[in-house]
Parts: sequence; C-alpha cells; structure tokens
Amino acid sequence: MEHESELSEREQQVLHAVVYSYITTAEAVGSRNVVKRFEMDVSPATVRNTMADLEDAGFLQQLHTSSGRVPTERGYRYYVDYLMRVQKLTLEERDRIEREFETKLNDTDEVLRQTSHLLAMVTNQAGIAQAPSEHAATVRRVDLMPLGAQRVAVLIADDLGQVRTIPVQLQQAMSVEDLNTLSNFLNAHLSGIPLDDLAHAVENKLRQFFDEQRALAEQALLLLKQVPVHRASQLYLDGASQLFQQPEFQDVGKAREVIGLLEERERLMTVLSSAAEGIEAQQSAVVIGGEGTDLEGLSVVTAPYEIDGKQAGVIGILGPRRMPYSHLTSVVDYTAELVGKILTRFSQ
Amino acid sequence: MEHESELSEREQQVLHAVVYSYITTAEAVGSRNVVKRFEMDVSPATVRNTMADLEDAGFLQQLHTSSGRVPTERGYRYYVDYLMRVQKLTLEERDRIEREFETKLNDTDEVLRQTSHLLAMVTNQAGIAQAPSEHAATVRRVDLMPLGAQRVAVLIADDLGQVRTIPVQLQQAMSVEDLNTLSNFLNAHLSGIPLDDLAHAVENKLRQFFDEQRALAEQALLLLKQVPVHRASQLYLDGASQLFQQPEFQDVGKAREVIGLLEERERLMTVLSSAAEGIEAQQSAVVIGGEGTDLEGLSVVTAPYEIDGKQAGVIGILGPRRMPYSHLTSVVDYTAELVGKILTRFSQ
DNA sequence: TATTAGCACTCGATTTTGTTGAGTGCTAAC
DNA sequence: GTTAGCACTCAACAAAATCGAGTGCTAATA
Repeated sequence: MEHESELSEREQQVLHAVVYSYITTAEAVGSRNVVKRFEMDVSPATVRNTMADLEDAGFLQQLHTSSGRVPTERGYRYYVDYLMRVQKLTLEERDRIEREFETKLNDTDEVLRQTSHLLAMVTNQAGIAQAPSEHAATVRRVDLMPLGAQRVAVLIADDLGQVRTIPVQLQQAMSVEDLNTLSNFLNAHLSGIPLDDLAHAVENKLRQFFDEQRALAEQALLLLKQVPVHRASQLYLDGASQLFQQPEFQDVGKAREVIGLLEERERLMTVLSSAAEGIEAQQSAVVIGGEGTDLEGLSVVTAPYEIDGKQAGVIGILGPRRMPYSHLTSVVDYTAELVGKILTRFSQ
Repeated sequence: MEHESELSEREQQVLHAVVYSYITTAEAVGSRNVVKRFEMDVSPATVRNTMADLEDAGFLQQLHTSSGRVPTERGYRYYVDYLMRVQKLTLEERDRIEREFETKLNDTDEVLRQTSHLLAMVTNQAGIAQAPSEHAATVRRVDLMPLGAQRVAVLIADDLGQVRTIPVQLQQAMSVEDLNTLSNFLNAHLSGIPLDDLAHAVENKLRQFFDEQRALAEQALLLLKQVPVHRASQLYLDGASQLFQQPEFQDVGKAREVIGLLEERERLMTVLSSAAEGIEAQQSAVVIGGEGTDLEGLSVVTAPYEIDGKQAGVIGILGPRRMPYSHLTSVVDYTAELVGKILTRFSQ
C-alpha cells in the first residue's frame, strides 16, 4: 500500500485541503477557495494545475466541466489512510460519553442499545452496535424449560453473561425427570464449548458413550440440531433519521436506497464483520463505500470491543462518505473501550 | 356518532367518489372527473355545488383556489366508518398469506417478525406486529440461572409459550442450593399470576409466610422488584422503505418526520395499543392521523389477535392517510386470525 | 523549469416571462 | 333543484435570460 503515498508534498497538501473543505462545507471546492482558506503561498492557478493532476490520478472528480472538485472514493481513502490528523476528544466529549453509560444497565442488550443511541447522538450520524458474536462465547450453563407437551426451551448461558433462549419442538413428549437428566448431561459435557459449535461438539462426543449415556447423548443431539447455528446475530441501530438532514440525502431516491439498506440488517452485518477482520485490537477502521459495493455512497467507521480480552463484536458509525473521520474515529475508539469494560463486568 | 351520518344521498355519493378516486390516483379530484368515472346522472356543475357544501362541512379541502378537492381527515373518517364497502380477499390473496406462514416458525418472535414482513409485502405499506402484552400472559414456570458471582438470570416461561430473560444484580452472592430453593418457592407460588403483576403479587403473599418461608419470600421480592414492570413490549416493523415510494413522501421533509416516528417505537406502541382498546374481538380498526396527533398524515389499520381466546396483541399496517382501506382491513383481519391460530399452538 | 497573471469559455443555478389546462364560482336560464 | 355558460385562478411546465464560480490554456515572469 505504501506506494500509494507517492504524491508530492503539494499534491498531498491540496488533496487534504479539498477533502477537508468538502467535508465541512458539502460543496465542490475551487482553487481560489483552497488558497484562501488554507493560506497557501501559491496562486490559484498553481493549485488548479495540481488539482488537474489529482483528477487524472483518480483522487478528485469534477461534477461537470467548470465546477470545483470533490473527492472520489479513492480520495477519501488516501485522506483517511495518510493525511488525516486524528483529532483527540476533548474532556467534555469524553465526559458526555461516559455519562451516557451511567444509567444502570444490567443487560448486554441494554448496553448495546444505549451504545448505538449514544453514538448517534454524539455524532449526528447513525450509530451501530453488534452483539457479541457466537464464536466469541462459550457455554457456561444449559437449562431446559418445558414450554408445553412437546415444546422445550433450551436456555444457554454463555461466559459473556448473556442468556439465549431457543424454543425447540420435540419429536415426543419428555417427562420433567427426563429433562432434568438431559440437562444435567448437557451441563456436564458442554460447558466451555464455543456457542457456534454445539451440535458439532455433541456429535463428536457421541462416540464416547454407551448405554444410557448413549441414549442421552442422542437425545441431546436431536435437540441441539434444532438450535440455529447462526442465529442472526443482533444488530442495534439508532439515529438513522439523522442521516437525512445531510444534504447528500435530500434527493428522495438516494434516501430510499439508504432506508432499504438499513432494513437489510444482514448486509449491514456483513459490512461490519468484514471491517473487523484483520484489525489490531482496539483500533478503529474506516470502510468507504464505493459505487459497486453494498455501501453505495456511505461510509462506516468501526471499532471492535473486547470482552475479557477477547474481541467480541464491533460498534460503529454509519453516515455519508462525507463525514468528519478525524473526529469520529476517536469517538468510536473511546466508546468501544468503554463498552468493553462494561460488558466485561457482566462476564465475571 | 350516528348523527355524523346526516349527509344527503348525493353528498355521500360525491364524498365516496372523491375519497375513492383520490385513494387510487393520488391526485386532487375535480367535478368533471367524478361525473365521468362514476357515471353520475348529474352535471359537473351540480357536483361542484355538492363539493362546495362538503368543503364547508369539513369533509373535503382545496389545496388552492381552483384545484380539485382532496379528503380531509374527517372525510376519510366518514368514508371508513360509513361509506366504504369492505372488499373481500380473493382466494389467491388468502393463499398467498397462508403460504407466508408455512415456513417452519418455532418461536413467537419468528412468527411476529414474519407477520410484519408479510403485511408489508402484501400491501406495499409498512407492516407492524406487537408482541403479546404482559398482562395477557401468566406465569407458567420460573427458573433462576446463575450468570456470575452476583448475577442471576430470572427466566419466566409464560402460558403463551414465550420465555423472558431478565438479568438481575444480586445484593449478595447466593449458592446454587439457595437458588434452587428460591426457584422452587417461586414456582410454587407464582404460577398463574399475570406477568405484569409479579412483584405486587409476591408482596401480597409475603404476609402469609413465617420462618424460612418468610425469608424466602423476602428474597424473592428483592429479586422481582428488579424485573421491569413494563418491559418495553417488542414491536416488529418491516417494509418501512416501501412507504417512500408513495408520492406523499417525495418531499424529504415529510419523509424525515416519518422516519423519526418509526424510530420512536414507544409512540407507535401507544398508537397501536389505544387502537386496540374498545374493539370487539377480531375486528379491525382504522386510526387516521390528524394534524396535531402523533401520526401526522399517517394512518394505521389494526386488528387484534387472540391467543387461546384471549386478546393478546395487535398487528397492523402503517401508511399514508391515502390508503386502500377497504382492502387493507380484510388483509389485516385475516392475517390476525392466522397469527392467533399459530401462536395458540405455542401455548398448548 | 516552475509559477503566475490574464482571459475566454463552460455550465449549473436562479430568475423571469409566457403558456397551458384543469378546475372553480357565479349568474342566469331551464 | 339543476344546468349551461363564462370569466377567472393558479399550479405546472417550458423557454429564455442572467449570473457567477470555476476552469483550461497561453504567454509572460522569476
């Protein structure tokens, strides 16, 4: 990637100026303005030349002949990767975020809901929070609760302090005693196993058993096979309506696309998850939506949070490509850190 | 209300024509068109006079001098209450709805999610489904599951086949045995009690106990006091993006208002709940949003669903005031019936 | 060689003006 | 009570005019 940074000093300067300007004003920026706002010691004409070069190289774009330039996806990318100066949070901002977490939250669910809400409020964009993923969690306890003649709820408490409830249809009725035996069996053999691997794990263990144990294991398997492997992990989203204050969504067509995306949680999850991959711990990442991608014209600033030292999920901010990244990354990083701390308390 | 219907035969005819026309075309309707489309045996001039009367009476409205008329809130109301002819579902429509429920749904949650989805798809509006309310459900079983040193999950299975999980912070650690004793106690005394009344019920029973029983009851109370009385009942919403295909939301300002409303689930719940009040069983109701109300410019068509003969919640359709009510009421009614049947199976 | 001043040119945005047509309200006749 | 006739209104559309921010190019300059 480093070869990407082969832009001359001046080109970097101009690119930075254009992106920064555009982020704050939302208007195509011209040579004259760049010189003025950034007190450059060259004339507009020179900047014009540089801009033309940057356009050829694919960092800038003209909406139509003789208008100012706006950054392309690539332009933003370069800005975020090399030019942007991270803007630290002020004390007030940190305070504000901390205060949002002060209301008593006694549930992972509530914490993450609050997180997405907070991110939205603080940034005026949409806030996102992903629930801890299945394979970060391992079974701590299993319980079976009869729901009816042939229905049982499988309750799985994991080591992150969450409880999952999976209603399951039985092939044939089971007595309370049977259920008890079975749940004891499950507890004895499943604790410590990752949540996304349950049925598989039981299947493996199956071979080790004989006699009644064997029968139990088979029953357990029958049950656990019904537990969805990828219980569509929860996604919390808040403040979507704020997006539509941004000028880029004044066109209803564009706006509708975004709303569509927000309804398709699956797609959002994919984006978040892939953003989280290959990131060092506690480090924010920026995904800038290109034209062909899922995120048409949108960007996401994400940061992973850790529970008990293990990366568990991702939180982030969704907004137009034109976002104050330099500030948002700090917000997301700091919030992720706090979320991690709070959720870690639940896992003790 | 019946005095409301003091409109002459012709006035009713014209009002019906205007509302119906406007619902289908989304354009202000003029006297000439009314005569033509509805083959009336009078001249446009006559209709014009009637329209003027209806306008004076507050049923119609002119967007500006010399444009056609559109219905007012009151106009819609009258139409829905007295004029509209309910349009039965065709066989195909019933089939389509039934088919949507055929995928195996083994969870109240999934059923309602699917319901909102279906309503949205079938009607091209936003679909809504409300989870069964607390006071329709009574406790069937209670379980306590240790989550950590001082955290316990209170698990409540109700008679509708749902399980609620409420994580609770303990004042002091409890041994597994203590938990067992406590949960036995809870089961012995809470089953059959309405969910929205738990802490209260325990408090009442408290007086009847002495000795260890007493201590147990007090512990139980401590626990249950933390269970939220009105755990913000779940609301399922789908297809909101479809709304923005309607011409009334082409204006971004209006669109944003709607998005805002959709994010404030609380307000939506209020609307739904109040719509459900004072309705005979299995009967759809229409709420037409006036100017001052929560539903600015929106309408909701709702129908309650019954589990085991008890009214449990409400489903509905949210859209612009200009909706094909005569059709939607049938869709909602029929769907509510099906939902009821399916959820009743879970309560056996 | 890199920079700059000067200048003609472009093109979206905004304003102005004109035209059209659906629809009304009113009056007078039936 | 109903209707024909007619002048009037007004949003919607279209064509024309104007404006100005911004460009690219050329030739002069340090």
